[in-house]
Amino acid sequence: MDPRCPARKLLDRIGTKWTSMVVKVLAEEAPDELRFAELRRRIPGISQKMLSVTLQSLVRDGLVARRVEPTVPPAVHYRLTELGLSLERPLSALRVWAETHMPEIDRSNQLADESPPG
Amino acid sequence: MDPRCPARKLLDRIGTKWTSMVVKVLAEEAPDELRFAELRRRIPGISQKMLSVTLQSLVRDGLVARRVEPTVPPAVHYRLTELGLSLERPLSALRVWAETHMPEIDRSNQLADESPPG
DNA sequence: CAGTATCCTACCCGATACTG
DNA sequence: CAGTATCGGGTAGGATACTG
Repeated sequence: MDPRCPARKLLDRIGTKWTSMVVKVLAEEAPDELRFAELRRRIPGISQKMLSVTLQSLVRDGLVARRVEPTVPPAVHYRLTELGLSLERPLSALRVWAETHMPEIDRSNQLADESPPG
Repeated sequence: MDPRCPARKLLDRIGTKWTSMVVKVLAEEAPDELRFAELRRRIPGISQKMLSVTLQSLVRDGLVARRVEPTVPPAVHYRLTELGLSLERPLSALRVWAETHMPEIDRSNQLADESPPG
């Protein structure tokens, strides 16, 4: 709807529920790889389906690389690409901000809950 | 669902369709204020309703301050708070990344559209 | 001018079951 | 092991009309 704003497009992607978490977990392990089940274990609460669609979208965007070992059963490995790694930098800055300032945001919301009804 | 991850919570907020755009426009004007209609003019495509709910959520989070001049008709002014300004820093880093790298992401998607069906 | 109120649709995401 | 298929609830967000 505003194709001229790259930031909007980017947030459409990394703003989905699990994407930033998947990138974070892969970044912590980078440049090593993680298998599907390992990722799942490290992301509490994610379903098989959501991990699958999230990874597909990241692969499609070129942020994550997928490597299949043609064994049986198959072993599939995921890692951040160079592009994914470069995204991790500004993303981790945002994480630091969140860890520092979310308490303030929470407090602001509590104030809003208490005062305006009265 | 994962209340322990502040980054998730933050992205839930700034990941909504118009939030980052509103913050950006307010940041460009900071420390000056903008009125409701001025904001609307500077954000092509946003509806009155979505600007309203987006601003309410930002005010509630303590990222934006709202000031009403009790004239008739009323004049309402918005500006970023200190907290909002501090968020603008990592956010603008993400914008720079987006402007630099969205073309790569787009190209990656085009490749995905062309090759895998064939 | 700066909002609400209402209706409506698309789609995100979770739960569950099935497969090579 | 690493997925896909299907169903359904909740909600983000657009269109439109109304108000102090």
